[in-house]
Amino acid sequence: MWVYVEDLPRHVGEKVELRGWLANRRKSGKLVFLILRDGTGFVQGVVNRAEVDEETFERARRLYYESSVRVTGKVRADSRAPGGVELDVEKIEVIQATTDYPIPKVREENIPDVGKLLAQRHLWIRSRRQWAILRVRDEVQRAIEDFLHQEGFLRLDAPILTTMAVEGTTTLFRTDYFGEPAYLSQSGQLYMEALACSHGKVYCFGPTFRAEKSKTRRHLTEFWMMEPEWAFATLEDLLDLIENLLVYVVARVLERRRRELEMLGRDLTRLEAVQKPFPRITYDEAVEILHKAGLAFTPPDDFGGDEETVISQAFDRPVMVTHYPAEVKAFYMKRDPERPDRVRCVDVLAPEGYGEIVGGSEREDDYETLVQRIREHGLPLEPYQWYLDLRRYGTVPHGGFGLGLERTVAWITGVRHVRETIPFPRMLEKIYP
RNA sequence: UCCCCGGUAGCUCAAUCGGCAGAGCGGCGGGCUGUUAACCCGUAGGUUGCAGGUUCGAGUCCUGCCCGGGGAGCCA
Repeated sequence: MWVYVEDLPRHVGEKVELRGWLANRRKSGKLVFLILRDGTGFVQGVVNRAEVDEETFERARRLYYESSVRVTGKVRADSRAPGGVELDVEKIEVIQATTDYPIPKVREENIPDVGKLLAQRHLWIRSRRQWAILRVRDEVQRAIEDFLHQEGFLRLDAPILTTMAVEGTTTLFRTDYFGEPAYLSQSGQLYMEALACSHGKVYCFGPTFRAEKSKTRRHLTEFWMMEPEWAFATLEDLLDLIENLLVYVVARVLERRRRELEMLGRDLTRLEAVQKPFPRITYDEAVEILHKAGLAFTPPDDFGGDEETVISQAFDRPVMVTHYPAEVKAFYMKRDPERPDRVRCVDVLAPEGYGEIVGGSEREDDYETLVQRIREHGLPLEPYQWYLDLRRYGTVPHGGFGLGLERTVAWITGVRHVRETIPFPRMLEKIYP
């Protein structure tokens, strides 16, 4: 009977078949230990020379890692096993015998450098570390969707091919749409604003593309963003939603992917600290923190990586920074009536220097003001006509935010670089495999 | 686009002042009945990124190029 590794504890004493790959092999005289993985987990199979025929024992002795196999044996509870169970192997069927796997089986002291691993990303994802990271990614994604549906949001995705910029024209990937120029989406937000006027609470979750010439551990040219948009929401409503969302997501990962976090060596106490309330500070207060830390920072300016790190390290949980100067933020953000040089926006900075994981705002809902902002930002009015319609026909106050999936996963897993948090990262001048 | 670091065995790295190119891991062969990225013995494995230059002699010094990494600018 075919059983997955994660289900083995329910089959102790039974004879089962595992289908998977050899992750490692250790030999000890008349015993061979086969570490098998099948996608759901890892388990050690024990091949005892005294209990199998000579051919099976020889096959086990010579089996090279990353060979694909079907292994039959009896499940045995064993306190020595990390997962609590082992398999007493009776039969090994080799589907394909690998003989020269490109990624070496190595110890901690000589892991290949990251350039070589990235060139083998299609195989690298089989390693324990990458396996654990991507399982956390899946859980983060699911937790976000579960939470938003509980809150009454509908997932209605935005198009990828568009005709206009959301975040600035220099970072658009241009493509050809039947002879007309088109761009890969930088954000689904404008479309979500339209959908919010149809369904009230909506979100999209998909890839976004930014042709930024950035070579840092926080940047990808293709990354996944989750963007809720909420009709009649104020900045304060958004702050509450973000706070509840992040607390929920972290708790879910701690509950369902604790083993993976431990495999990654994550300090779980840092995640357990992620509880309400999150600190809420203004841009001005953030600047004070920078000045107290001795940084030479002159507002109005946006925070760079160094600034974000210093601000976030002042707190043990995500910090929400609001009311940025209007000139450093996007055209669609609504000015604060009490301070017209400030916008009613929020950036959420993850702890431990992981940088901005959420950015959001109330949206400008007045037709004339919005037209003026588009002009001020040097953007063409024509492609935005449908967007302006939203302010012509029943405009309402509303707002939303975008959460960057890869940065969030990097923070939760403790992985330094976002390139490990997506299956196939796209970075500056890197698109293979 | 700019700055910094690097490229030596399949992988990670040594190689003193410019003087015989080495080790660990991995592979292969052997040993070991409880290993947890095992251990022990043996063994094979090299166009020192590429091209040129200096020198009696270059992995080492010089020039150019290629590739990789880190950072900045930029950027939700």
